[in-house]
Amino acid sequence: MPADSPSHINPSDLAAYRHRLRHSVSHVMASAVVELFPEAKLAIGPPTEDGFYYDFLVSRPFSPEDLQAIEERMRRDIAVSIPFQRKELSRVEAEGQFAAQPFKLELIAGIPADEPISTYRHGIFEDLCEGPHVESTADIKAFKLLSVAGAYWRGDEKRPMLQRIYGTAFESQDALDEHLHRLEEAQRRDHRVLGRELGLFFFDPLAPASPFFMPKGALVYNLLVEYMRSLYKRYGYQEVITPQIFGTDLWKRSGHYDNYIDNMYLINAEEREYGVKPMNCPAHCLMYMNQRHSYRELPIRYADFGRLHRFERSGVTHGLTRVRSFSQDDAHIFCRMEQVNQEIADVLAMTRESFSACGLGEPRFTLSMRPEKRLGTDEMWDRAEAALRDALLASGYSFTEVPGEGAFYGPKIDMFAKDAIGREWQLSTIQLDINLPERFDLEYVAEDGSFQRPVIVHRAVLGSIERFLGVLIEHHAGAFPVWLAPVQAVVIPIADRHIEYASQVAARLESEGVRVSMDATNERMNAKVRNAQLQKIPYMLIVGDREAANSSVSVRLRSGENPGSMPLDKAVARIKEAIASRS
RNA sequence: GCCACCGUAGCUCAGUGGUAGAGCAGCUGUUUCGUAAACAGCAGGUCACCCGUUCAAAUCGGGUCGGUGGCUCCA
Repeated sequence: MPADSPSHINPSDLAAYRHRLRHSVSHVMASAVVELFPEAKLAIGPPTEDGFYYDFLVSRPFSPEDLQAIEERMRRDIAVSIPFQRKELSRVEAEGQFAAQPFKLELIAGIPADEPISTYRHGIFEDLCEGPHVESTADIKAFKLLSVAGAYWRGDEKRPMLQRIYGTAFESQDALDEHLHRLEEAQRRDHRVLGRELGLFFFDPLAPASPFFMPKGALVYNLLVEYMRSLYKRYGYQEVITPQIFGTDLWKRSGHYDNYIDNMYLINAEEREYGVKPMNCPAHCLMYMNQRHSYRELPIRYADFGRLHRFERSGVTHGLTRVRSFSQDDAHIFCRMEQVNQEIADVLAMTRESFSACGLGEPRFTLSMRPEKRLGTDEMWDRAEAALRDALLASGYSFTEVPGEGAFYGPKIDMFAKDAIGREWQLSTIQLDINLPERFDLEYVAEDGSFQRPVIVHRAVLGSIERFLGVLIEHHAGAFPVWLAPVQAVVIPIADRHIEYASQVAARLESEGVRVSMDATNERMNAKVRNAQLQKIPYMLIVGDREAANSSVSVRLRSGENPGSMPLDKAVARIKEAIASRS
């Protein structure tokens, strides 16, 4: 038995082992494909975070039946022990061996002269490969082919579309089953399904990729907006309202006409061209320009929940997370460069506060640094990057610096939140901008009476409210924190004779500011409980003869937990406490 | 936009050339019940849309729209 066989792998090496294992399975798969489709041209087949894939150029796309046949062929290979053998060869040998494989030839051409060219062979199948692999096909204990998808060669949409087969493999059947279970779990949390089941939102083909928020969805949406407004008050933001549609001269001046036109909706009226705003920044620049500003006024923080429209190519939209019509908790901070550090620090504090209120964990940040092509002097970039870095360091958040990934107009911070099942979502973004102030010739009057150029910090904490809501739904599997739940409590009378008392209970809760409903339908109590569970209502207050007699309610939580009967006053206090603590 | 797949009742889905189905939801009635589905009846569809093949199309072919999974994109 090989030293690193699964039965005694050190957990810290597990990731490396899986990497090797999946890479090996992708070879076994390629071998099966070549056997079944001799004309197939092989591209690449790397392991990924959760599995592996291999890209092929074939005369016809793979069908689900093909996948099954490939999988069966693979099982024959792993039923016996076929060793993986490494071989090094010269460039000339490699080119000769892969003469019929154009993609491999391209890969060979890309290998630097001083690096070895190696192949791995198992059985009669030999593939250009750096390795490493497991010892033999017998080490493959558990794998599954998952799906077929189109993928461009080298990720370039101008190059051929290949057929990609995705699969995954684990060191044991148990681990594979657990992974497949996680995939099902993700499906169970799909916000598009929950959105319909919970009556939050829907889509209609007449407005593709544009959500309709139903009363409950709009309620949650507005709760998020109201929450941000409450933070704005504390953090010194001023909310503004700006137009939806602007003459294209504005977009020419802002640079959107040259750089973003493909994503904009254009309108012609009275021989003039207009563009629907995809972003708020140019409007905020106009607002800033409308008055002369003193250094004493800075920073000026304009917040705007304005609706934005971006034309997204069909095929890229997805539920609430990628839409064509949305709004952000957007703001633009006009300030002096030396104020940037403090502003970023405040935005990060706001991020921490709001994420915790929404039940999300500690996010991870990236700091994108100056790119090759950029505006401004090195000195400005030094100061800008230092300001962002210092603020991140002071925040205590973990972050990684990404060289060259900044925007041409300034460095930026992106935030990634992890949801309950470990997926990361990009939400907040903070971008420093030295370009727009230039384009709009923004200025303020300094202490000495001279005119100086401010910088702009673009920032959104939740990001798009739509997207944030979608992530929240998946994170909580629809069971919102109590303060965000559209219905916080439902009163369930056991029989019709309890409706009167139930109404009193509901009225009391309502007067205490709790969003409450009463289920007076002609159903058995069990069915009412079930419906409330399915709606993920945090508190079920069941009332029957006993409760009516002594002014109490029997409390059931959506977790299934059953605290039982308690005086109404106590239940009210408990619910109000949960709301106030945003737990 | 590209590749593949999909579109039948509000939802989930069956129906492969010959009279459009089920469960849930809805409505009506009966039942008045103690922590996740009472019972019965009724109603509900231009089978996404357009064009074609056929004596006959939900079913076969072409196109359009929309969706799903990927790829590319997301200054």
